[in-house]
Order: sequence, then structure tokens, then C-alpha cells
Amino acid sequence: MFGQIMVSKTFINLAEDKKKAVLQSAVREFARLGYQKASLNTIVRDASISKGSLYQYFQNKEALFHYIFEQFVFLVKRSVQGGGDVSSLHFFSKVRQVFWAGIHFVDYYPEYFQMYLKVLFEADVPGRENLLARVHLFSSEYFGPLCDEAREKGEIRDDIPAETVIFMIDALISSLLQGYALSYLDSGLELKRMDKKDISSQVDKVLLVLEKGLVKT
Amino acid sequence: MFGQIMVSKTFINLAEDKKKAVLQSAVREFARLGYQKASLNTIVRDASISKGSLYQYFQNKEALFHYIFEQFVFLVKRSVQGGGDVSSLHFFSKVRQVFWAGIHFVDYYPEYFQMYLKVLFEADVPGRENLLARVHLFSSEYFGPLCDEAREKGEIRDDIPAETVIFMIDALISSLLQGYALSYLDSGLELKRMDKKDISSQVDKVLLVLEKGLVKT
DNA sequence: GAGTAACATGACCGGGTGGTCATGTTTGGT
DNA sequence: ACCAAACATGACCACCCGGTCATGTTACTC
Repeated sequence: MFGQIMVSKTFINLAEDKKKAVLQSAVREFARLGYQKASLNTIVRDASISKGSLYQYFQNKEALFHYIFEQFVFLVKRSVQGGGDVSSLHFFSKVRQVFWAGIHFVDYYPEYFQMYLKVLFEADVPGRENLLARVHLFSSEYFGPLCDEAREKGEIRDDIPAETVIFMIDALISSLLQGYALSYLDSGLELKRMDKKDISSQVDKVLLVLEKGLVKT
Repeated sequence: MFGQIMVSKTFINLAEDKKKAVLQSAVREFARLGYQKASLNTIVRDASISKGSLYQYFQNKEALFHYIFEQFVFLVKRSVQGGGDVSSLHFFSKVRQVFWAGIHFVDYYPEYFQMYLKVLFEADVPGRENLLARVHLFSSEYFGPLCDEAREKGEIRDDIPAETVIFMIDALISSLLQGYALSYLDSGLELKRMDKKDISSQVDKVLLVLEKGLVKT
């Protein structure tokens, strides 16, 4: 939709290697410093191109950034939805799948994820509300039907609104991924140091509480 | 402890009005733009002082920022601990108290809270890990004993480690406050538009799930 | 009221920024 | 072989930054 506006055909037609180098340098810089502080000078130096070329590919800093964020959204969707057929699973198993999709995303695209976190808390990113809305829209479009279905099947209680359930799942996944991606955000779990098996049992514990509650039965 | 180093006695002896003006301008600017992008020029303009004066009060930008963050930590502690005697309450009532202390904190000190959020996701804040560690230390020092006690009393199940419980409470409180403070972080609850009564019932629902789980009993 | 110490001021500095553009180089069609 | 169009280059621009410092102003002591 924005494709034609934010990136020139010169860039589209570029050799694949060069394209990757430019995108990778840009993602890395945006992940490191956020939108405003990211330096185009650094990006062009890292990507071994000239500044003039960058401005031939993208109209300006904003267009470059939006192009990369679009890539991020695409990768997120593919990660969550590409996890194989899920329709036969129990509600909590589906939620577990999403937890794991998140963990894998951070593993495969750590810089994209960190860039996203930067956008979350940087005030003057152009078009930021739209960018974040797109991510959140995906989240509620995905979990909303899941909740409704689970409620119909009687898998979860019906005196808690779907929005509240989504909120809690969102909060727990976000915090878990943030702790996993950035150790200093970890609130005591030390996820960064765990191997996959320990992380798995952590996720299981969180889901157990979500399912059965903190009070022993 | 750092008091003598990071702020001059000239500033301490300043007229209360002027002191407040300087601090307020600085907090506002750091909240708006984060550490790196915050402009000392803007701060001195807002506070109606000269740049030279600012440098007579604080050694540099970093010292000013650390002084303000220290204020933040002090205000947080006072907000959570100053909520009256709590020792006789049930575990979940205590947790509810902390939720409310957070809501009130955001109401009273929105700029301090936003500044804190900025620090969370800004990479090159000097001494950032220390700053965040101090906040998190307080959180686990507060909730740790609470969990242990609740487990002894049999108020919560004993097959979930305290760290996991703290992680979940932390995640839910953080997300709730972030959604409350910054509407674009809201994941569908629209907390920003609620009155206190609706927020209260939202908190209750989250705590109900935490207590009894999502599966109907 | 003179003298001095504390405090206030803003022009100025080196450096980095996003963005521009005249110039040079490569490419491909004929 | 030639030429035009597409692409690459980096010096350059205006602007803003954090930080400095010579100079001015205020306040207090005797």
C-alpha cells in the first residue's frame, strides 16, 4: 500500500546483497538508538554506500524507518501464523504456541524486536501510534476469536471479558519476551541465562497459574 | 549518598520556587524525550534560568538526570509503603493495594513515570542498569516476603516458585500502569477513558484470574 | 560604601545531525 | 562507438547539541 511511496524502484531493483546490507545496517542502527538518535551517517558507513544513494532509495529518514517497520510487522505475522495448523488444540495449548512463536522471533530477529521496543517508548517517532496500532490490531484479531471460541467450548470461564483475558496474555507474553530479549528488564527470572528446556518450564508455570489460579486446589 | 557529588550547595540553597521550576522543567523534558534527546537548552528556557546557572547547580547533564531519578525512586517507595498498615490483609488484598499505589503514582507524578518508561528502553542512559536495578530491587524486596508469608499461610499454592509469582504480578502491574499512563500502549482495555470505579473492577477481574484461574470451577 | 565572594549570564566552541546537489561513473539500447 | 538515462558520490549547508568562560550582577561583611 505504501510501497510505491516510501521506497524507490532503484532500491527494489538493487542487487540482493546490497539490499540486505542496507536493511541490516538500518535495522541495527534503529535497534541500537531508536528512531531519532539513529544516524544516517552511521547507516551508510556500515552499509558501504554513500549518503546520496540512501536518499535515492528512500525519500528521507522517516520513509526508511517506515519501510523497515513494515518488514517487522510482516515477520511477526508470519512467525505467529506460520506455526502450523493449530485449530485442533486446546486454548492454553494455542496460547503456549504463541509464547513460543515470540521466543523464536526474538531468537531469529533480535534487532527487529529491539527496534520495536524502542518505538514503544520513544515519543516522537513519526506515525508511531499507527505503527503500534497495527501490531496491537494483529494481537486482538488473533486472540479475540480464540477467546470467544474457548468460551463457547467451556474451556475458560465466562465471567471475565475477552478484553481482560487478552490484556493478561498480552502483558505476560510482552514481559516474558522483554526479559528474554533484554536481560536488564528481567524481573528476577533470569530468562536470558536459561536454556530452552527451562524457559519451557517457566512458560508452563505461568500458563498453569493462568489456567488454575494461584490458590491451591 | 550521591547527594554531595551530583548537586551543588548553590542549588540546595536556592529559593524553593526556583528549585521547583528547574526540577519540573527537567522532569518534563526528560519525560518527553528521554535522556539523550532531552535538550538542556529547552530546560533552561522553560525554567527561565541561564545555561551557566544550570552548570553551577549540576556538574553536567548526567548529574542532573541522576538527581531526578533519585527523586523518582524516593517517590515510588513512599507511594507503595506509605499506603497505611497492611500487615493484617490477605495476600491478594495486599497485591491490590500495590496496584492502587501504582495508579495513584501515575496520577500524581505522570512525568516521573513517563521518564522511567523512557529509561526502560533507552540504551545509552548513563548508569542505566544501576538505576533500573534499584527499582527492581525494591519490587522483589517488597513482594518476596509477601509471597513467602502467603505460602506459609497456605494462601497461595506451593508448586509455583516465588520468582514466577513476582514475575507475573510485575508484568500485570507494569502493563496496567503503562496502558493507564500512555493510551497507545493500551491493549484494548482503554484504561485511560475509565473512571476510578471501572478501573477498580478491571483490577478485580485481573486479580480474580490470578487467584482462581481462567478455567471455570 | 568599599570590597569580596557567590551567583547569573549568553555568546561562543567543536562536533554531529538530516538533507542537498553538482559532479562523476556505470549501464544498456542502437 | 556513442549517448542518454540511471545511479553513485561526498563535500557542503543550516541547524542544534552539550559544555565553557569571560564578564556582569547581586548580596553580605566590616
